[in-house]
Amino acid sequence: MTRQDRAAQAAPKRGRYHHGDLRAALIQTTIDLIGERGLPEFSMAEASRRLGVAVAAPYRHFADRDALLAAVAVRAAELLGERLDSAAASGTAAQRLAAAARTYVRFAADQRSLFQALAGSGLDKSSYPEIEHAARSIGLTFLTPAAELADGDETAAARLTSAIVATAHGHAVLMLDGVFGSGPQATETAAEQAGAATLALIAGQAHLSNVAEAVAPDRSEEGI
Amino acid sequence: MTRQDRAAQAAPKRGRYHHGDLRAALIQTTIDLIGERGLPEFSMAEASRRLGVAVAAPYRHFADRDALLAAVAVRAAELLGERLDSAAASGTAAQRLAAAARTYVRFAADQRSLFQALAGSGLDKSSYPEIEHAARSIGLTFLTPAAELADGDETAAARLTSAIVATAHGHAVLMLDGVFGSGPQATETAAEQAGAATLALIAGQAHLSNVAEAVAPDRSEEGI
DNA sequence: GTCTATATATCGATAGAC
DNA sequence: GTCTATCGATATATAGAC
Repeated sequence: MTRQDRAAQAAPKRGRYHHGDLRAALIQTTIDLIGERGLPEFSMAEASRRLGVAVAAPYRHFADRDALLAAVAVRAAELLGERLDSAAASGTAAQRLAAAARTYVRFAADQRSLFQALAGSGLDKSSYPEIEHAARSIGLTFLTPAAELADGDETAAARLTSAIVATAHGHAVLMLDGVFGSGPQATETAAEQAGAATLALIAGQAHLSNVAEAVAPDRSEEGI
Repeated sequence: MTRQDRAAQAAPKRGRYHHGDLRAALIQTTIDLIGERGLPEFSMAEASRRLGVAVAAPYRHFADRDALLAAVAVRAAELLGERLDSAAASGTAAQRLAAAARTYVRFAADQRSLFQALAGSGLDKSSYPEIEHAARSIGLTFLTPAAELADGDETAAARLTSAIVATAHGHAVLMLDGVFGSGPQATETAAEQAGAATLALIAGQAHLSNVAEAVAPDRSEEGI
């Protein structure tokens, strides 16, 4: 036998990875590593090491580091979409929206790595249309109940949707940044507040229509 | 003369930096580099090169890369604070809050590098209390008018403040991510919508109080 | 306070064997 | 599809001269 005795069959050498779906394993390991060290520190080399494959192996499955991160982002969008759909499955339109907002924030806490890959990776989404596509259903989960509340006005429905999504997103991001404190209590505070803010936005929905008027004419002189 | 002829006095060698306030120059150059290449790609080495100093020089002023980024974040918090104060200087409480929300979003667009250093650097703020301190006045700019609207209820004022800040922040972040489109039009759309959403939150303020009730008793069974 | 020089590390990505 | 080997680049950070 050669130096390494082929090293696979008889002695699987501790975590050696030599079979199955390397692509899927890379995605999962990437999620783990982002959780442990943060997205910026994630590297292809470390993922390879952890899986016991050569540093060249991942390049059979992903063109580069960004492509791997994009695959993680797609997975994140899918999972978040599923959770939102479950959360917004029943109740009045307002209840469904509030539940979706709470779920959005909890997802960010629970699946921090996935959420960061989706929202904090700085990937140019126009370069990765798969992400946009996967994210589309997220918007729809909010849009459907919003349309009920907007009384047939599509523009109003779109505005309500994007205000609610932005609000949920803001709560999620600030929570991850520690603004609501730390620990599970912080998550619940942020989630409940996002839900309550959603109800408040719905109640004050009429104010959202003023956006059009404000944006309409040219107003290049506005100063700071 | 030695090999380089001391190289400074007579021939300032193109952008050579040999005087003045290197600390301040580093902060400015960092802002420039973040704008050009993005925060993750920023490096001390490149900042040094651009200033024409040795790579070791910055370490006289900043312990490490994070410390330099923290200094940029402090500058960002100061500048944002000033802008918010100007924007929220007059009008009714609701008008001041809406103006602050719009200004928050515009700042993120206008001063993208600073905003990213403040909000997207992933620096542990508890390690850099200077940032938290500098950020404090941002919260106050929102809190003061919110307190007027909350009719003496401090808890309600705090909730309204944090809902509005989270909403403004969410609009800013999503705008930078391209969700509102691209170009100056996207900024205005996001800013105006953040302002309108602020007014909607104020109008629906009563719903924010339900947070307390919702969080109060143990409710570990909620499912996904 | 800045420079030169360097130690140390790590990474992304590719070529070519098997 | 995976491995070995490696190139080339870049980074952070320190030591010691000036």
